[in-house]
Amino acid sequence: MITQKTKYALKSLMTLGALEKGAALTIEEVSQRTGAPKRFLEHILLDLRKAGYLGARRGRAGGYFLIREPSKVSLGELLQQIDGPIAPLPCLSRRSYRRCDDCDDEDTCQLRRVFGEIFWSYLLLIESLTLQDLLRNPVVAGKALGEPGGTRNAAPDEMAGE
Amino acid sequence: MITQKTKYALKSLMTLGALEKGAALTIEEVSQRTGAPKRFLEHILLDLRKAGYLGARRGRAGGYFLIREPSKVSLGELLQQIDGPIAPLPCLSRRSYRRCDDCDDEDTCQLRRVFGEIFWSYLLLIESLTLQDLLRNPVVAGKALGEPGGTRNAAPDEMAGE
DNA sequence: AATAAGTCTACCGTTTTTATCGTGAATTAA
DNA sequence: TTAATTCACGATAAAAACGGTAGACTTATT
Repeated sequence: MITQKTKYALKSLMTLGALEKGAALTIEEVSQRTGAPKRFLEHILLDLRKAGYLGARRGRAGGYFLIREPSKVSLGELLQQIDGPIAPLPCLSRRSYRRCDDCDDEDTCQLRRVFGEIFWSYLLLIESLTLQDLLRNPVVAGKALGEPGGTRNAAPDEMAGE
Repeated sequence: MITQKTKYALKSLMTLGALEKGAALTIEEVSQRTGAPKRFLEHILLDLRKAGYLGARRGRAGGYFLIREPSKVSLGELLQQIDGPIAPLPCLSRRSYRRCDDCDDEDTCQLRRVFGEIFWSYLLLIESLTLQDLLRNPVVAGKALGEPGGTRNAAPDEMAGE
């Protein structure tokens, strides 16, 4: 599960990213459009500014605005900026590598090996997706034309699902 | 990050899965071999038994033993059995679907769409991996022969990494 | 019986999450 | 220069999740 904070952050970035160039929104406005509690959102937007995604102006006509190009902001980068390390095991994290307390030998650790593979393809995917992808209107081919089925976005039936 | 509980559970399953047929280990023994605190492990093994992975015998010479075939137990199944829902958003979970509180329209929700895609390939992967894969000795081709490099299992350099 | 196991129900301390509040600092309009 | 507006920042707090402990009980074997 992604955290509520991540959800608010992404929604905010999407909201600000959809603005015309030069425009800004106050915390209050972002709060209204995203549904995030204003006082909570303060911290989130502040973090995003400090992380270099947003710019801020104070005083009248102030507010936040996106300063990085959406197509250059990977989802992976965002997720770990917002919520910290995303590796399934501390020993698989580069930025914040930590040996597992109980691990005798990383090279033969099966958990590390298997979750390493999983993490690897996960990273590959989220690094390839960008804020742009979150902004882009989906081309809901089938749906728009009233065809049955629409786009695939549910888990396959043969899976336990979840 | 996978939880400590998951780690203990998987290690226990691996430990029990490596036993010869008919053999069993007491909680105490599993505790020693996995490093999991005994009293904590109690709960974990009990859960795994109730979930149908393990069998248990009481009294002298009792203990736990694996009753499902490792190759038939998918990692995805395990993870959600141990830690509950694994979907990034409640609205993407089949088993425990819940509408997002703040969502107006699931069909046009960009977060749902993008994370749905991510989840999709994640599921595909972890459903294809099994307990067998955790048991199998890795064929560390390079390493065993003393070649440099060994197997790839770190994130690519061009990624922010994490 | 006695002993050796698993079973079950509580409980507990710490950390993380999700906020809220008060106050200060910058900017701008009047 | 004063008031209004807006972001900045640290403190605090409630609730949930996480990791673990404890005690009493049941079942099985010797």
